[in-house]
Amino acid sequence: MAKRVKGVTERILECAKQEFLEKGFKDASLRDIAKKAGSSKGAIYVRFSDKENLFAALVNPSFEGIKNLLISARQEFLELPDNIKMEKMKSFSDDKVSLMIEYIYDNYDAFNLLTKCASGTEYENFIHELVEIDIEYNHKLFEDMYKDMPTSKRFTPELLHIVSSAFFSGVFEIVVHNMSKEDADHYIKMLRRFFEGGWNTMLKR
Amino acid sequence: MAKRVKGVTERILECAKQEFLEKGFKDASLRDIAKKAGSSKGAIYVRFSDKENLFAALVNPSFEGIKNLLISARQEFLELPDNIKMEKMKSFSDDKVSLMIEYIYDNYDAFNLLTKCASGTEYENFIHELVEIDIEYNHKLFEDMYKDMPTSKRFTPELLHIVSSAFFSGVFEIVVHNMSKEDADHYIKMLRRFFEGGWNTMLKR
Amino acid sequence: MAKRVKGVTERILECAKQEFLEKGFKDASLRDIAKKAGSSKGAIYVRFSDKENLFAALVNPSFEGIKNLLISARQEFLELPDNIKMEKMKSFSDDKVSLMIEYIYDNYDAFNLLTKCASGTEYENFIHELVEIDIEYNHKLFEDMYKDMPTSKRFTPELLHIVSSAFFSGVFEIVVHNMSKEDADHYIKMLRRFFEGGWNTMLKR
Amino acid sequence: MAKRVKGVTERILECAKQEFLEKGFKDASLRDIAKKAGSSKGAIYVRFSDKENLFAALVNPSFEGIKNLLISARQEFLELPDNIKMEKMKSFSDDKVSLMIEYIYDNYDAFNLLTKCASGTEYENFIHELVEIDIEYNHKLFEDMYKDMPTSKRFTPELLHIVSSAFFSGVFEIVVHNMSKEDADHYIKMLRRFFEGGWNTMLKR
DNA sequence: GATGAATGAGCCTTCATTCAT
DNA sequence: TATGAATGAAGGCTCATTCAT
Repeated sequence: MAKRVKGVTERILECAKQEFLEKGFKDASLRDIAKKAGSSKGAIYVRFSDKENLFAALVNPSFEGIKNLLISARQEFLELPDNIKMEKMKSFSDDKVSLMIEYIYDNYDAFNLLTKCASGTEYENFIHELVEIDIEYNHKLFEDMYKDMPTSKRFTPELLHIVSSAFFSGVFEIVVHNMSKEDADHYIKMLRRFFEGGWNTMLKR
Repeated sequence: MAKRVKGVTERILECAKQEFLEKGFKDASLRDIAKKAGSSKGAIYVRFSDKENLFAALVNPSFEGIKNLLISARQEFLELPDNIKMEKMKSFSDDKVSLMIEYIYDNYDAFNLLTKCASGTEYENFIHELVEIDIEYNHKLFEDMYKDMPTSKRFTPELLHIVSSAFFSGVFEIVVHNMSKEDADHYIKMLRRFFEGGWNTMLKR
Repeated sequence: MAKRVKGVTERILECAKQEFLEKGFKDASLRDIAKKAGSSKGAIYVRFSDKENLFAALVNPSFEGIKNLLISARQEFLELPDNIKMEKMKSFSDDKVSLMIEYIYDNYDAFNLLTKCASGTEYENFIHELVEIDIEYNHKLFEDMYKDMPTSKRFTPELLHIVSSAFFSGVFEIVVHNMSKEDADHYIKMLRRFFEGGWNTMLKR
Repeated sequence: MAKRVKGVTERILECAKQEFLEKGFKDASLRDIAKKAGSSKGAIYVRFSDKENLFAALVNPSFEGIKNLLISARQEFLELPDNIKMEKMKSFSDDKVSLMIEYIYDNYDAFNLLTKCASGTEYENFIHELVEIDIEYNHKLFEDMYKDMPTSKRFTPELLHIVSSAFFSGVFEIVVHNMSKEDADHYIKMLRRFFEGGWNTMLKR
């Protein structure tokens, strides 16, 4: 039985990554990827059934990874005893955000692809999915934490959406602008302080 | 004097708008636009010298418009007497942001195109240009207002960039999500309150 | 009654000349010619009914001119009394060739067009027409001069054609290679000496 | 291993040849060639990367062939002992020219393309390359043979160019005029005699 | 499994020419 | 007469995908 030549998949992925980074999804050419990889178009189709799928192979693990990171962070927080939620909030999310930044830098190429080269793919608006997760948990959180308060009109899902969206857009600026890890750490800290202030303002009223 | 047949330009623009909205810049077909417009490819080329130009015709006036709105708002504020800047800040920018939202809804299609369909054009990152204008003025503002304070490391251009970027991304979410004008007004108000809180937090420290 | 604006024809011709020289007939664009001339495509069509005709307008007078020069030179020689033909041959054709060279330099642009830019027009092989005139006269000449000799198989029209063709190709090398008039005079002299030698050789046998 | 369907290349080349012969390079249509060949545009691009290349495939071997024929003939002569050069000159080049004519007729289509249909390709002035080879060798030859004679001003590269050019133009007239091989043999003989006379004249002075 | 030839729709653009104004 | 808008055929070329070998 014919076996897949070892290393071909790796080479294809590597070259595809370069091609997508260079030209974006739409303008990338499978022909060129195969050529650069010293392989053939067929070899690509055997492994990844089409162009979109090839892109997904490069990007999806990291996408799932960051989603899971976000989910487990939020879930974990949700499951804290109510009485220590407030107290832990700051330090807790500091840690979690740091984990995410770490994760982004550990999978930098993938997030570069997601951020700059995904136009035309299902990942085009990948930030939205993070946002949706985020607001879902925010929703749960507020239900939990403030169930006694009069639900102010202000805490609609749409607001949560917008703020989350702004936050994650802010986060991924570190990729868009190719910041060094150190710069990123610094600015994310500031970004978080900024949003913290925002949240405090919102909550106080 | 050969005259352009009346209404053709309008029909081309209208159909181009639809096509671009539907398929995005890259996948839009001039053939199809001409066909839908009941006209010919040549008729497009007489008016707009190429595909990019046709897109620009749909989008550039609104892009310039919002830039000018931003510039004049920021400039006007900058020229207020220092002693009333703080006092007016809130109400002043409420008004100005309202104007921008108004403008966006008055040119909704254009901003839809800019926001969702511009990949592959020079407008791909149109938000960045707004951000750059914004941070330029923030810079001037801080120079003016806080020239006596020790320039904290926090107010680097990069921070300004990130926050501005988050803000404008937030603003254009109203387009990305096809919010009604009323919803938009409401949520922009909240977004602004949120960012206001953020700024206050940053400034206080 | 509407009159042709004065100078338009001249400007069109001048710009057409430049365009044809630059790009050759096929690649020349009437659009561009009209634009450069500050005029319109229609204005071209009124004066010259199509592209080919416009080219002809630039080229035909000189083409006719050189044909006539050739014809009258050959005719004149033919009409010399037989007994002085041989004697005058050399000096006579020296003069005539000089006239042709003169004419070429007086109409240099036209011959440049004919030589390098006429592919795709009826003038593509303009040298052939000169050759045909030439061999027609050679034929008459030989009939006259050598009617008593056994018509050697060698003096077929085809030979005359080939030699004439080689000669005129040689002549127009001065245009192909943008020789200065002085250089041209010198080398045409040599070319003629060369061909003279050739003819003598042929005639002697 | 994907294999090219047998005969497709041949059919494409054959149909391309016909199309180019009929319409010339510029006006030939790859679409039509593919259609006539019962194949697809893509099939052409797999084999020949573009239009120019397709033309070259038809023409280049013969072009290289005749250049090599010329080069080796001239080189061989150059390497003859000086004392028998003069003696052999006539018979020697008779043979070599015959070889070239033979070669031209063995590759008739290619030379037809080169002669009549190459406008717009790099072969447009293919005769010039032959001429350049020729004059290079003439130069060497004269340096060798006449190094004791006063270098007359007459033997400038430009003269050599003109005469060579005239000669080769003469030679390819057999293609331009679709002469039969027999006619060609006969007339080339005469052409050569003619040029021989020319050279003798030049050399004697 | 691997290859890459084959496909043919589709791309943007240019053009000479026609003709209503 | 002059204009230049309108036409629509045609151009070369690229592409993702299919499939015979």
